[in-house]
Amino acid sequence: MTVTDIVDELRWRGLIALSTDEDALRKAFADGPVTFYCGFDPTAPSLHLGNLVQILTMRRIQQAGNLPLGLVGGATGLIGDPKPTAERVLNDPEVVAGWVDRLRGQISRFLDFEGEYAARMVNNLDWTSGMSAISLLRDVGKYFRVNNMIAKEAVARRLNSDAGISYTEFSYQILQGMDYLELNRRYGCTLQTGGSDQWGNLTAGTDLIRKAEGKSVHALATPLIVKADGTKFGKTESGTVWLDPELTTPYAFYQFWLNADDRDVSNFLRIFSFRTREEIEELERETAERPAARLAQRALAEELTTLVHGAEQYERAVAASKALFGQGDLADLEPATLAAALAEVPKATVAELLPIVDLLVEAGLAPSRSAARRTIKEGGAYLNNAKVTDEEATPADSDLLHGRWLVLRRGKRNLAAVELKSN
RNA sequence: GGCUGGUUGCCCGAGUGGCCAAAGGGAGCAGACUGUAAAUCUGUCGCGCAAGCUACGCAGGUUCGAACCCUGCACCAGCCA
Repeated sequence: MTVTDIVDELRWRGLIALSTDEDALRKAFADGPVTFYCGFDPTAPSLHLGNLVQILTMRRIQQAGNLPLGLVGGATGLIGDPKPTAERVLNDPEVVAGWVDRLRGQISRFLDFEGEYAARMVNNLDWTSGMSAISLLRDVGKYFRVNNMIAKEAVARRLNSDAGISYTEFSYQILQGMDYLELNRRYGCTLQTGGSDQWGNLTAGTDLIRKAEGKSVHALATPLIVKADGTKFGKTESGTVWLDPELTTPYAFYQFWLNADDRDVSNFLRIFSFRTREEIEELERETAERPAARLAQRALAEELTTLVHGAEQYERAVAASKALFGQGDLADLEPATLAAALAEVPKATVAELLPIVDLLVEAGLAPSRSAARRTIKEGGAYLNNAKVTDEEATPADSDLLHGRWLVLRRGKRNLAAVELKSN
């Protein structure tokens, strides 16, 4: 990839929803390495798939020969970016500090800290914690016009809502604007990227730099990812897909991509994959011809699971998926293979063999015993891949795989393991 | 602070004394069809094997009987100050 085509590349991938002067940005890229930044606020112990779009966009821009600054919002995380619907609950400073450390580690994995275009991690608490209220109001506040501030969509929506907005959250754009100014002064940063919902905050920074420094800098916003079925991207039935393997297992992460809707998979490839345009177009063509083969889903699942969790975890996820969804008899699996596969799915430990109804509840596959019975009645419950027909059934010792495991399934793809622990 | 209207199951929403575990829609779940996809169709959708229990903002009351009537409280919205 040459230095000059990164804007075209991002466009083709559908990663540019909004930008400041695009021609000027092209020229900046052409003229040499651009120092750019993208910020992540610590609002949870881990980043999620939505954040991954931003991280990977940074990675692309770095690979095109530019210098990334990964910003973790140690300060902005204490204030809270205004959500459209309601005021945020403030988190304790110690909690936020802990999350800052975790996010820094997560982001770092996707950037290159060596060589000519080495990345750097920064924390906006570094330049705000020592700042006085007077300095904030005199040195920075003078550059912000309230008329403009209340016109920003995030603020305007809240002003027009019953929830209203606190002065705390109203001030958020000032802090984010200051970040850009500070990074411009310290490192010559001239581009900020972010999600399109951040557009107001991105322009707060470009406006501030224009006024304070007399310089024109750039901002680039990626679009909100929309799925064909209208549901929010990055969520499954069990909730948000996190990048932290403790919060979302690599197996679940792999399954998320494997289960992508045919209609979405092309967009996902463009947004998330680092394959070349030719490779992606080939995959799109093959998927259109033979959707049943799900080549694109497999390719996506492989690439992203490997990128986020490593090759070893990817292999495990594949092996587990094959074992659990395979046609073969589960009893034929090697104990090690079975144990590894079952480690990827929810597990319940029991001291004795309970009726299937209870096991379904214990394993989290049914919310209540009534629901579990219903599932059996409907023919949706499986024990070791065999349909359960008797509501009152209790597994026998002979059903135990390798003397201690049972594999329960509800519907086509909800699996759980039950381990018998006899004392 | 005052007045008015409202608060029903995951969400929306009907229900104004027994026929209400509560219409209808959406979401969810399962089945059929498939490809661990989508669409479609079918079933299901408080807890309980059942008897029954718990539920219509909260607490009391009236009544043989209350989601429905009365009282108080809380919260939400609109209008007025």
